[in-house]
Amino acid sequence: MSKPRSRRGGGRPTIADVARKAGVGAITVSRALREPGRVSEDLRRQILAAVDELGYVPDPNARALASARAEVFGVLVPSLTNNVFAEVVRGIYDSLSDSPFRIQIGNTHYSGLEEERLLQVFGSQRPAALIVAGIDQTPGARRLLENAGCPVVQVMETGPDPVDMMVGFSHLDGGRTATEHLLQTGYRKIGFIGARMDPRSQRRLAGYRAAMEAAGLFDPRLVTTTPVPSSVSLGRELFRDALAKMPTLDGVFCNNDDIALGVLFECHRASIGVPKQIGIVGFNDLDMMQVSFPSITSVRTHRYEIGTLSVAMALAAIAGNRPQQRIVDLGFELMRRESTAR
Amino acid sequence: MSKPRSRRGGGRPTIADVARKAGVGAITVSRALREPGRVSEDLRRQILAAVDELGYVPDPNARALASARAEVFGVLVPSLTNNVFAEVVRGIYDSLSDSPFRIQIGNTHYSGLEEERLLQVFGSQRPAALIVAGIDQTPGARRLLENAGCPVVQVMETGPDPVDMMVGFSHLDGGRTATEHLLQTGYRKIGFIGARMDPRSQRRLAGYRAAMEAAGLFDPRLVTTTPVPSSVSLGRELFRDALAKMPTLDGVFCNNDDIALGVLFECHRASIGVPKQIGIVGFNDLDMMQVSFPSITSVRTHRYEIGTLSVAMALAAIAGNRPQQRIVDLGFELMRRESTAR
DNA sequence: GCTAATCATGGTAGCGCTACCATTTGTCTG
DNA sequence: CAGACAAATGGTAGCGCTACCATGATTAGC
Repeated sequence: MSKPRSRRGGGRPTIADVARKAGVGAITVSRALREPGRVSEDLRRQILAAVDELGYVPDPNARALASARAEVFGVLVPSLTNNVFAEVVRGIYDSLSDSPFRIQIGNTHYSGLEEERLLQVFGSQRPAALIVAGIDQTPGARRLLENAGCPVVQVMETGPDPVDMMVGFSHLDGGRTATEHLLQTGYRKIGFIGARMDPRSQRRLAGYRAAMEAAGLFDPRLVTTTPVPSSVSLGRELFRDALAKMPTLDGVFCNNDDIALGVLFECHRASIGVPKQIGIVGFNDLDMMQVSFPSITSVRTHRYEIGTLSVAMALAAIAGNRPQQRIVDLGFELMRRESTAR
Repeated sequence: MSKPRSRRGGGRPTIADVARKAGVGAITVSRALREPGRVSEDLRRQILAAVDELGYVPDPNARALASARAEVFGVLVPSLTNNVFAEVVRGIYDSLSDSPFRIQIGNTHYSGLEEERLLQVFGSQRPAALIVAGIDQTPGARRLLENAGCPVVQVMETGPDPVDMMVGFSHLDGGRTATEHLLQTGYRKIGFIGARMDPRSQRRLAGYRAAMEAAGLFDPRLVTTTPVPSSVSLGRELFRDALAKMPTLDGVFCNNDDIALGVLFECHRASIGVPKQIGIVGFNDLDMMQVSFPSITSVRTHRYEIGTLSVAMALAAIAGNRPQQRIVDLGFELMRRESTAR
């Protein structure tokens, strides 16, 4: 009784099965599903009924092969656990959840080589768009992006020379603004504490340095950094190092909020008054910054929006209308709180 | 001069180009890349040289279509920003980074319906394996998993009835252990504070309740929960609610570490002594728990290992040797710290 | 009223790869 | 040394879908 199935394939219904059941050509089924406007009302109804009855689901692999284009967004981030990128990725997911696009995330581990390798892998499937964190691609990675044959959005930062499109903000300005705030509040011996000094951290440091030099207060001994990945406990340790090096420290600009929280805890532990003896500023403005005691001043960045906007721009480009503005600076906002309120 | 390229396709080299250049059949190239052992040393060298020279990269879509199997791991998690799942996902990525497998993550937003939809999407590409968080799939989702035709690993929890394999631990035991620790330390009016009460949170609550009932101390007014997503600031708010409801509270078991941190901050703010007046226990043991002041007792869970082990089990199953032990309980560890040291 | 443009549909021929089934050669057994 | 068997290689025929190019039917234009 069972009709003979082809030897390969899992026996799932194919577009030909649907076409047969609906009494139309396979190509019409294909069109009914992808460009409903090009198929007459009548046939469309019949076809959708057949699709439903058979439980037909198009095979994305066959589709990608035939059309030389996979319905996949490739996303490259340097870390999955860093809340900053997690928020960007969340924005990307939320913006794509009602679209046919699937998402493939690559974790570069802050390595240019790994980024190139992943770009190669991603490129081989002809993705619909690529979203990559950062603007400091290796020459090889940049070439891969330029030849990807799809919209590319660089996110997290803005810069002068986009591969295609960019959504981010200026980390240098962010670092400078944070430092200037400490200076304006009256702090003088302001340290910089940073872990995992990736290019964006470097630019925040550059912003700090610019502000300190403008005030005639820069001293290299005020800077404490490490390549080790950032964490709250590391923030505590680095702060102790900084204090040992420079006991008269009266403020710190922390490269991120984890570090800032570690500093705050160490202040509690060592009975150092915040904001009286030490002012603390963080970066990113995670939720906990406003809850801590004292609450911590931080530079709010629009991470989720970076994700959603990058998708919107990529989708527009896919649809054929590239946004006029290819570089979008979403800015940042200094959130003044108790940790610098003296 | 230019040899005519086929009208479709991006003009990238194909397996036929490599075969021609190496002077062998296409199928031999295919084998040289996938099962090197089955091709003679000589040919293999020639083929790899041709691959290199042409810059050939296999098309994963064509491969998936021809072999009815995509080299993709589908991963389903309820949240991308929750550090707990981020760690699991990181373990998955690290274990798969040297393999040919790509990863596709789906975000279910804690919704069974969304989980079913994503399972449908993932299933349509015939993934090599599926890793899903949780054991409380809807009947529809469960059916999709059973018919996926690939290894399936349910992670985060263990339970009696796996679809295929399981890696996790008992949240009920975790909740009970945390609560018993508070009881043994002498706390009596112990509250439970939890946000986003997903099935795992419910079971931690059940563990709390079991311990409290065993001690004859359970009182429903000690329990404060909300379906709202968890955050540090929410922890603070819920703790205030809990105190308002039950001013004599002398301990809290927090459903996770964010909540615990919020509670700690509120204690600082309201000058409530920790651990003297209130004992605090968190869940998951994020890095910051050991750094906070006072440091916070928490139940350490092995999230990264859940990720790596789930991949190892899936890979073994793909290779044909399913692990004997299909359910692996990775347990947890109570980390006693200052917040309960009285 | 006749040609030209538009619309709705279908047939054919791949997309780039691998499963399946030869074929050839070399090696082992009795 | 014949027959059996394994190892190395290749040819063919799809996998399930869509791009491209017809085809016939309708409408528009002058």
